[in-house]
Amino acid sequence: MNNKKIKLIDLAKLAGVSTSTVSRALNDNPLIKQETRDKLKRLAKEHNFSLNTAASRLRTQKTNVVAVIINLDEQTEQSISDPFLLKVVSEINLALNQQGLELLLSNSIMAQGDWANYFINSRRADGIIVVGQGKNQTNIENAANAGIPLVVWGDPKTPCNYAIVGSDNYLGGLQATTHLIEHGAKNIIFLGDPEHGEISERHRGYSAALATHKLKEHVVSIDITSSSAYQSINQLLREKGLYFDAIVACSDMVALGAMKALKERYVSIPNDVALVGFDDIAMADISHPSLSTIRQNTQYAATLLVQKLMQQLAGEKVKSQVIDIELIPRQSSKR
Amino acid sequence: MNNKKIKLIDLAKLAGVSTSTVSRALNDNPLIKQETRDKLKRLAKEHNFSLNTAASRLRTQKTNVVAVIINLDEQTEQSISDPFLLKVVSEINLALNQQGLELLLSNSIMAQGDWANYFINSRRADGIIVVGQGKNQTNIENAANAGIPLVVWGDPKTPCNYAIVGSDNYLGGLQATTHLIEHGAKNIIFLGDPEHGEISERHRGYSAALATHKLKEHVVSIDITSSSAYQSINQLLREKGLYFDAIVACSDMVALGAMKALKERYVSIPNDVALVGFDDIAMADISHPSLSTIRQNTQYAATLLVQKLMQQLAGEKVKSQVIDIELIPRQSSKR
DNA sequence: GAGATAAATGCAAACGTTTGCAATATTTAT
DNA sequence: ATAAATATTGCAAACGTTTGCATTTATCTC
Repeated sequence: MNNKKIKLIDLAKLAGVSTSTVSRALNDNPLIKQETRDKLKRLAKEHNFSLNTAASRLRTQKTNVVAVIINLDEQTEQSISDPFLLKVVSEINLALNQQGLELLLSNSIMAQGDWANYFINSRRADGIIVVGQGKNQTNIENAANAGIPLVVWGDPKTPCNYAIVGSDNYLGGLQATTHLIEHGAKNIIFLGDPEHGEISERHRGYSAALATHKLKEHVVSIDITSSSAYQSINQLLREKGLYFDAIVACSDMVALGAMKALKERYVSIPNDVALVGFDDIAMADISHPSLSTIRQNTQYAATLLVQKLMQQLAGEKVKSQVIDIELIPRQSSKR
Repeated sequence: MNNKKIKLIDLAKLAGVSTSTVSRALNDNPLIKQETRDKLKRLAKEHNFSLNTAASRLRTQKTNVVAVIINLDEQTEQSISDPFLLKVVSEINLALNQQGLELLLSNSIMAQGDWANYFINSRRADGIIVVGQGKNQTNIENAANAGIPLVVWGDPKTPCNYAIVGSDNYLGGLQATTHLIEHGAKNIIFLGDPEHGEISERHRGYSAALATHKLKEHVVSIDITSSSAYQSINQLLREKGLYFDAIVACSDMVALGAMKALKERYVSIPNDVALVGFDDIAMADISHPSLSTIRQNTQYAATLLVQKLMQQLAGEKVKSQVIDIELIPRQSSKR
């Protein structure tokens, strides 16, 4: 096992050329003769050479790193372990790696507020992908105003001065609700917090569908967690009885929490209460009855986020983009 | 908005001192008078100064970054979106941040094989945390042999020359199985692949429990995914009928997949078939009936992983460590 | 109050790349 | 064969910190 880390200059000496030549050769610079390039690359491989990224980054002012910030509300209990968010992150990871970029993962502990400074000025990363808008967008706005490359996963219809990629939440809410109405639902609960970025759009879609069919709204505002869904549905059944026949949940986890409460009280799904979730996490298909839901195309979203970020890195302006959603009808809404 | 990035030397000029003084002041070096330190720190904050980490890393040869590698088998379908693995990663993220370390997330696309070179020699990170042993440990071994700081989340009883932190899988398998036996189970299926690192220990525990009670083994070897669990239980019921009265699943996702197959065929849980999973992911509590399981203390594991890595960074030798598991009895095993 | 010790600061080199420009080698045109 | 053009390589400065050592300033001792 070699004890010493080999450097560019060592390779140069071995090959009898200058460091400039080695550097250019390894970067496939056409200034260098093809033959020399090949020889040097082979030599580098033989000696297990790898560039010192610190030096390289210092010199080039580029890192090839993207910071991904999981941006949760302070107030909510929505955990950093939320399966959907983590799925998005892992898709982003894949998309970044395919472009030769690396992913620096952050929650909000570090970089209290001043993202532009913490990540970009410090040369930790070239750009930022924010996952989730949170209730308060000032952090994002500040970073965007500082002119740094930044894209956000969230509700793309939010008016703002940065680019947001996200599902058509309005249409999702609309389709989910319409689907339930078409299957005979009359009293449909919207389960989720209409104040919250993406969810408020879903709620608007819900409202629109109800209005079209002249039905009444029933909003139950809860934290976006399965346990608060479970608790609130439990409480509802206890205090008000079964006054509803369907639920539009703001996420699959919320839907599953509601489902548990219903099943425990022997409310039949979908016959007594039909359900539609949002996200299409793995559990939606595995639950029994399986959960109808609005699928978000996270894979496409991730590639889009990365693509837009790279465009910004190249100096282009980019705009928000809406991604199609898809209603996945399963057992929980079939009657 | 300032257009120019401010540097150490700019601060120095503003304060009328040398860069050495500013550098030391910001690093709280006692060589510098307390008063000067305070003044310079205030100045730095005022001007939104942040160190250029590239330069700093180049000079100090330290990055304060830890690479986390999600190490899945190539062969398996166990997805990178596996909720349990992602939970572990997010706990590690938290633990690292609490120590002022940052997390570079990697799957196996980058750094094909040669981790020591790709992450450490290139100064991308100071150390590595590997999540999951995978079926093939040569990657890990090579990295460990190269003498780089490295810890692994896996089965701590595996004999090896690196430190592994993980649950007491043997005891977990034993307790899960014993628990089912105590509740009257006679024909208990082990659902999982006994070849796979951590799972083989769980299987050993299962075998031991059965042996104690003179019961027969029924191993159903499957991929560690809910869908393959669903399929294989379905197939089993179709072809062989209900020849078992309990299942020890190698993970919660697997257990939930099995549960779905059972429920669809109106097999009562826990009366006809009792179930115990492994991990205690959020869904275990939310499923109906709720899933009894062996809880892995991921939070403690994460802090331990980080702690052991830091000890290695400080030059100490560290050893593998077993973490206690806990049986969480829920509805799926109560009769 | 002078000399000696301690406290605080500054100087300048180094970390390992990349890159503009100068220099050399090679090819082409005449 | 020679001059001009082109292809290839090398020189040396720069990126922004940190840190051993030298230097200055403040404090103490008698």
